[in-house]
Amino acid sequence: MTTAAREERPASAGRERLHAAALRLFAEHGVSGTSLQMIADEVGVTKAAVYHHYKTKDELVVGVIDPFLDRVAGIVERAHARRGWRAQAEAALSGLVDLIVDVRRLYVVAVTDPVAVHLQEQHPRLRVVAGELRGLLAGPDADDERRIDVAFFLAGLVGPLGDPQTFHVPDEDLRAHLLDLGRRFLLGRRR
Amino acid sequence: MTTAAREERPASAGRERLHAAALRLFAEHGVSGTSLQMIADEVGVTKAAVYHHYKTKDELVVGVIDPFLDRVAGIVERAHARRGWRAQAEAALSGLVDLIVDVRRLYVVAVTDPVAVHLQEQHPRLRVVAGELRGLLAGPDADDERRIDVAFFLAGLVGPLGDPQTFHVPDEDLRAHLLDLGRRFLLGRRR
DNA sequence: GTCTATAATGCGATAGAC
DNA sequence: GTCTATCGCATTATAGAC
Repeated sequence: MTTAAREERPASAGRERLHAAALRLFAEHGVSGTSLQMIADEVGVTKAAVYHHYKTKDELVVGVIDPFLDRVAGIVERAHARRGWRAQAEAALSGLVDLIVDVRRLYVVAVTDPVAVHLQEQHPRLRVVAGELRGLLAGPDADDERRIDVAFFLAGLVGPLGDPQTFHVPDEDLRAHLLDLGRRFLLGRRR
Repeated sequence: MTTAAREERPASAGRERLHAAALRLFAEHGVSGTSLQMIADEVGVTKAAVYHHYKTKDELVVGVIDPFLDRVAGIVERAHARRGWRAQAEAALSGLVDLIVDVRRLYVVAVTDPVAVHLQEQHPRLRVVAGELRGLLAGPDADDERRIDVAFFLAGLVGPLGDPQTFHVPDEDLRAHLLDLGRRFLLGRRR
């Protein structure tokens, strides 16, 4: 299966604006702290209009996060196509850095928000993708310490993304620095 | 002023149980996703009993987080007493690692939860402490890249704490590894 | 300190017109 | 696709008895 995981949604222009508004609010107030009324106001419509796009709030959250996870799945797929764990890890790392710099807030919400995390635990595919990504970065024979390093790295990426102190850094600079940081931290000469 | 910042609360046994229950739920569902009813049920009392301890939900959240911030303030204070930024950074780092391994979930909530973050932004003292800690770790003449590293490090600490994959690691092992990791990453020491 | 009871508000979600 | 209007329910918070 070489095709990208799935593309269920036509992603109409209206839906895109809905996703963007919801994500902005999710990042600032959290998913639980964001009501459908707030989202509707941000878009400039009523709650009922939002419900035309998604039957429940949970489905809206999934709709916001899903495109991100599709891209993560694509990264994992391309990394698996490489040969040797080092080349795989390098591909996973650079793909991941490219992605999160591109979507910034989406990564923060998907990784840290409790509601988003719980929803991902329910959908088995999404859990599998995250597990494979960790496996690619950790390498074939990872022990507890190595797993701590990977968990540390993936969580650390949200720091520069969420912090307003470093939010002004241009995409290119941030991408270059995070990639270098990841190489040193995860791919550097080890034992 | 060498005394610890403040100790307003007598911290009665009842309050301690309230804090522990609230923190457990905050970590799992987020602050917004945790109702006072859930907290009351967890403790085994009614909502009204909770309201006897705190007038509002926000005050309860502050009550849970405040002891943590007092300890961070203490770390900053002791680090400032050292001479030379390297000794200061070392003191701040080791103090911080000790603290977060001790309180684990509290660090995750205080750093990542939107409600907790917003509440800290309102109380100026708490913002100052966090800023000073970052300054201690970043060093005297920090540029954007160095600030990214510090933001990365502080955010990265939540990874091993929140991840169930690495949650079973004993305190001593986790503390030793995070301290070593921090020294390598921020202080540039070889193992 | 804890309880019952309740007020006031906002929430997610639905029905049906346009 | 968007609207108005509404239902049922959970929420924060308060009042007052024990």
